[in-house]
Amino acid sequence: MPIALVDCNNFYVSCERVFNPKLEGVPVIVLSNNDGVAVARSAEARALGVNMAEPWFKFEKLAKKHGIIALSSNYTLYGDMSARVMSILSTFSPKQEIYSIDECFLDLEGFPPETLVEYGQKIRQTVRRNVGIPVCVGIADTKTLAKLANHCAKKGFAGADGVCDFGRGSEAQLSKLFGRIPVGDVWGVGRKNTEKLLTLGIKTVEDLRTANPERIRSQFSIVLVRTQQELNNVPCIELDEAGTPRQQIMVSRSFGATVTALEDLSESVAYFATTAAAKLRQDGSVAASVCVYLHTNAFKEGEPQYQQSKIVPLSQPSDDTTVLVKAALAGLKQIYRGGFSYKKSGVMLMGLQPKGSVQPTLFDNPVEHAKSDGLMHVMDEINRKMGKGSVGIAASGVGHGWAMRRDKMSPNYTTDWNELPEAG
DNA sequence: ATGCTCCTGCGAA
DNA sequence: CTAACGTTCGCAGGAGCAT
Repeated sequence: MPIALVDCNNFYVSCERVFNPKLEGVPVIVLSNNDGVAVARSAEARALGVNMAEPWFKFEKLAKKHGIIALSSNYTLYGDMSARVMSILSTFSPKQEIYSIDECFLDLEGFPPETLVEYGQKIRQTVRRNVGIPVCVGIADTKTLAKLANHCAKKGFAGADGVCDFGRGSEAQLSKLFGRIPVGDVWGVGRKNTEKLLTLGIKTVEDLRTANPERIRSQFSIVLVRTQQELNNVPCIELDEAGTPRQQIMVSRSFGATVTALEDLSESVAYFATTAAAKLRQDGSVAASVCVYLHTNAFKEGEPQYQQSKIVPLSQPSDDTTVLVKAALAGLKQIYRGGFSYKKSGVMLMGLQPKGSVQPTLFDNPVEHAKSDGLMHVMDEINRKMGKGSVGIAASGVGHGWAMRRDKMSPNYTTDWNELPEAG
């Protein structure tokens, strides 16, 4: 029952390189929203010592010194490139689980075992040729092992050239290999668990694989026991094809500058609620309640801190932007306190259910419903055709003084004609 | 005891 | 010149509450 995990190399950097060949062979990093921290690094940047999630201001000097090119993240571009990659990958298996923006699992059940490495190479070549993105392929009998095989493919372990199939290795070879991999590299073993495992003398993948399961269960959780079983070739985590609908939708941002006025916060919250509502309708769901929260800058230790959240239940589940914005603003008004410098706010839609499953109440007015659905549909269509943010509701404002910093943006090469660079 | 909801912590990308 | 530290999602498990 082999499974492949296909993962794009330095995905955001690779996307930028497809459209700007000057970025090839030089150190490049992509920064998070607000140009806060590094979220993708080219191999060259990694070699210079730039760490993942490292704040930009901490390595800006190093970047200057070595000519590291830093770019703001361009999620419109990455989302579009991801869709192209996933579409190609879907042709390589009847069953695909899109796990994140840059990786997916493919079910390789029934493929001749001795041909899988070759098949992996074909996958790599096809994606590279058709979209320009380099990928690596890990193959094994469980998702956790496929992730680990991918890790080995990326690092070139065991002579891997972008593809690693654990099914080709003997028990003894795998034991030896696992003995060299730190336990923290395993999918599902994070920082906290790594620290704790180390104190128990469990340092490598092999240590975890062969540890006493009862000990793992009592010291940790059922989750880590499942991880351990998967390392022993026992599948515990199913391939999730359908993409089960989300249970909550969150939209939040740090502000480019701090904000104090309720009016400005209201604009941001209305904007986030509008974005969240569009996602909700995209999913074909309705929300039962809206949670709004705000936060001062926790990193500024000298300043007065305040954070608060408020859940606003709706009289009935809804996907109507005006209803959701109204609820979010009502919640914000209740938790807002003057005299603080706010750095972040957010809107969460909770209690999501499929739209069709909701029972209309006695007080429900079908005519009002149809009117609202029509308006929301028109809004979504215009924003789809003209670009996100073309139409919203007045409460979102137009100035966006709270908008995030993105000083180093590359153009939207694939989704906006107006941003194509001049030829020559 | 049992079953809920709410909240926090953790992990992942 | 200074100040500057991401976002979105699911799951487990404990607390608190009601039955």
